[in-house]
Amino acid sequence: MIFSEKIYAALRKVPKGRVTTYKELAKAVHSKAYRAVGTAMKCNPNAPKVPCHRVISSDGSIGGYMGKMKGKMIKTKIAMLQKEGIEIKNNKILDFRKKLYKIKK
DNA sequence: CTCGTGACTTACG
DNA sequence: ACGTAAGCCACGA
Repeated sequence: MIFSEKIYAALRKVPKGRVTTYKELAKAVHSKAYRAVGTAMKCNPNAPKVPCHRVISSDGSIGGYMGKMKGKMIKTKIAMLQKEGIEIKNNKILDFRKKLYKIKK
């Protein structure tokens, strides 16, 4: 199982209406590969399986989505999160701390 | 193996 | 708040 696979597995455990951060995912695999997490996400071979839109930055900002075409897709990401019950304002998660799902420690 | 790249984080000015 | 720098790790060429 490669690093990316672990990330997907951990992310899959995130329940609906919750979000997680790159850092938490990195912790889930006992690594500090914050960047590698993002690298794995953009690859995202398991689109619907892995809710990559539930992954946000450590400060509660949306972060990015699908690397390149940034801008439009970000909007989509926000829309999906809002559908899940997450409230977003100015590309930031409201009550981010409360909705954050801590994978484990 | 070495290099370049990146959806990152933390720290500093 | 914003820009920059350094640290960090996985992956493809």
